[in-house]
Amino acid sequence: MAKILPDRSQKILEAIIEEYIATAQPVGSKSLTRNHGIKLSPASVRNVMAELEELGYLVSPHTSAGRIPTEKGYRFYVDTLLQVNDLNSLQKDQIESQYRQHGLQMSDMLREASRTLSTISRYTGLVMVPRLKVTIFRHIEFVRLSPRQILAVFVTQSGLVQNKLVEIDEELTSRDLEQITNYLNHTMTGLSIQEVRARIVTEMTQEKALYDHLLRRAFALSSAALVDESTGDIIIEGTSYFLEQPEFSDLKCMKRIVQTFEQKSILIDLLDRGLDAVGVQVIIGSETKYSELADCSLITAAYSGKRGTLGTLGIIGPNRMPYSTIIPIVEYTASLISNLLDTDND
Amino acid sequence: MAKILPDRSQKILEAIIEEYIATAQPVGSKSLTRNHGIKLSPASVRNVMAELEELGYLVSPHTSAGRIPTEKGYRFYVDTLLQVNDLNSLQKDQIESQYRQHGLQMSDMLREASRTLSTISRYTGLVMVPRLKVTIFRHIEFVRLSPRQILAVFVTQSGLVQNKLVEIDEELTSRDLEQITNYLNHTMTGLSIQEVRARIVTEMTQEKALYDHLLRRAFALSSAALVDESTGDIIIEGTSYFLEQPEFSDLKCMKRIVQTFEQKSILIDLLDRGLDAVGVQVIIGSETKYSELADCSLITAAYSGKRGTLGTLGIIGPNRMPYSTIIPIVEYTASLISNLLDTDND
DNA sequence: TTTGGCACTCTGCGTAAAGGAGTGCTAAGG
DNA sequence: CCTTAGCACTCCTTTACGCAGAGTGCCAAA
Repeated sequence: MAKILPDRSQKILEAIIEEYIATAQPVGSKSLTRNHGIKLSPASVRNVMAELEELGYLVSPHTSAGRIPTEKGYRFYVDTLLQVNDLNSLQKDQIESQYRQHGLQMSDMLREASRTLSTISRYTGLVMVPRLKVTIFRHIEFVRLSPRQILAVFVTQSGLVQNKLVEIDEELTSRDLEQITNYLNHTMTGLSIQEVRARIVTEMTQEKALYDHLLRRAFALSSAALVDESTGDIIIEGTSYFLEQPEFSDLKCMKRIVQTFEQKSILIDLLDRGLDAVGVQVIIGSETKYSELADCSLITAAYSGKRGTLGTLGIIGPNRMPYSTIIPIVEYTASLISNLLDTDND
Repeated sequence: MAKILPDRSQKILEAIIEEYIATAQPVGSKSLTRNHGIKLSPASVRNVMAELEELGYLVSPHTSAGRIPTEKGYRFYVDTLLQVNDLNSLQKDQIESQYRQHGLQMSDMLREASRTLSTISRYTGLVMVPRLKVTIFRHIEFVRLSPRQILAVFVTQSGLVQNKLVEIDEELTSRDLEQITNYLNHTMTGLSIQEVRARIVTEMTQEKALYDHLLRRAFALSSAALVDESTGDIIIEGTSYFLEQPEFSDLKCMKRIVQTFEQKSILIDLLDRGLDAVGVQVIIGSETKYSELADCSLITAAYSGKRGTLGTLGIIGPNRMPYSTIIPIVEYTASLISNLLDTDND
């Protein structure tokens, strides 16, 4: 499959892709020889280009235009040609400084991450909020809003506050609630939500629970409160950067993309894919499997807390993206967030 | 100032504005006489149009185009010509049905309101989240994230959860925190945050507090937790509808507007203006005082809970908006939300 | 006061022509 | 055998021009 290209062809392909990334214009043989230190005549370059087109790495929009990379071209570029430069300390500092504010809690931090990704890259920043099930139980509180409605407020180890409205069949007194709260906070702190749920299930079947009415209701309430029925949430920042990409100057197509963003579900799915991966993931165009995003690429990386992966973050932009500069930005941001979550509260 | 126009001129102005709202095209004298039941010759209409232009209600983009309304024209239309049709029960039901889901807590409801405003109107929906200071104290909880960091989680009467990270100078034990929490929850429930703050200030100066170390710290912590330093927050839905407005087909100008949305602060300011007003407010173009929004209009209304105004909601779109259909939508949504907040939890 | 008529203006659109960038092919050269 | 210069060809883009259409302003007549 991944047939190795002759060295020269690779060099030319690389030059074409980088030129196209920089200019958004089809790249011709002449301009290549001028600007990219290629010591060949335009005619030779043309031969190679024809060959690369044959192999599917390039296309020309019409007979007498230059070439532009195909998805396969970008994929090859990302997989084998690209060498990512590390960030210099100035850039690192620029990113890091955004998190140095005081009183930044986790939700602020995630929003800040999305915003920083966006402003630094000049593309659209994406940060997935950790799913309930991967977070670690720190504290739960039940607030009775009406006799049958209880608001469960739940704080994770890293300081993320989530809440859920639970409807109950049978009224609970303030005293009952207090006891349930105390019980949960004393037995469950430090466990992951998955563990908490497992614990609840086993305890529910144990003798004690069968006879203790209150305990039974405690379990019912808390398992209802900890069901993760949400489809996930993401923080999107910098949609406006899309509007400056020449490839989306068509309003029709632009609108489809912005709508996709607003809907969120597709982006959630795409970020989900990066959850189990290590390092930076690149999803190019149709690899997203969504026709709405056929001209968009994502660069994502997972971030983690003390106890494993919490979520993913990244940026989305047109296929024609400066991968070499974006990838380290995403990578560094993910590791930074991971560090902050690891060391923050212990 | 508001010189009364002759009846006939008003009719023609109204027809022009409505035609322009419908078509986004400059309106000519001929097409007016054709479609709007105006029993005059084009020539007479032209005379009136020239007069209206003289008075500043209309402009023509160039010599041989039709006329389009100026801001002054829209303002006159909204203030004196416009008659808002009430919603029929079908439309009301369509809006109402969005809130009939179970397990909808306040934050979901506000998001839903923004989304519904947007989809029904086909413009961009805006909902301001109630400021901390206007909400009513229901429950507070302090979760210690690290020795010096305390996450204050705060539930309002209507079930809105807000939280804030407080840095403290002196460590507090779990027991201390528990006592403080109990104290606050017992004495403050049902008061507005402003009242709570006032109460804290007076009690702090009273004898008891001077000698009780814990109490003093309780006050310090809770007043820090209840300071409303946030600039407010709004929920924006349906930005993509902007992309289908012909007046914003220029990407440059489009981008400025979307950026303004992302920044939020300007929209917050504009929604703030409607806080003390009764009924529906219309802000047209430069009345916003922001050049970025010179071609945008807002239609807003305040919503309230049991104890007075909580926030505002509305929609934003181009100046050329079908005010007669949007105004009742905003009005009805605001009253619906107010009702839901009034009767929901008592 | 209203209206028909008329000359005028400006936009928008389609066609045509010129210019330019790039290609593919061929044949000569190292 | 690979490389390169030359050349004809293609197709897009820009510019120019003319023309139709819509609308205006003004004047004179009803």
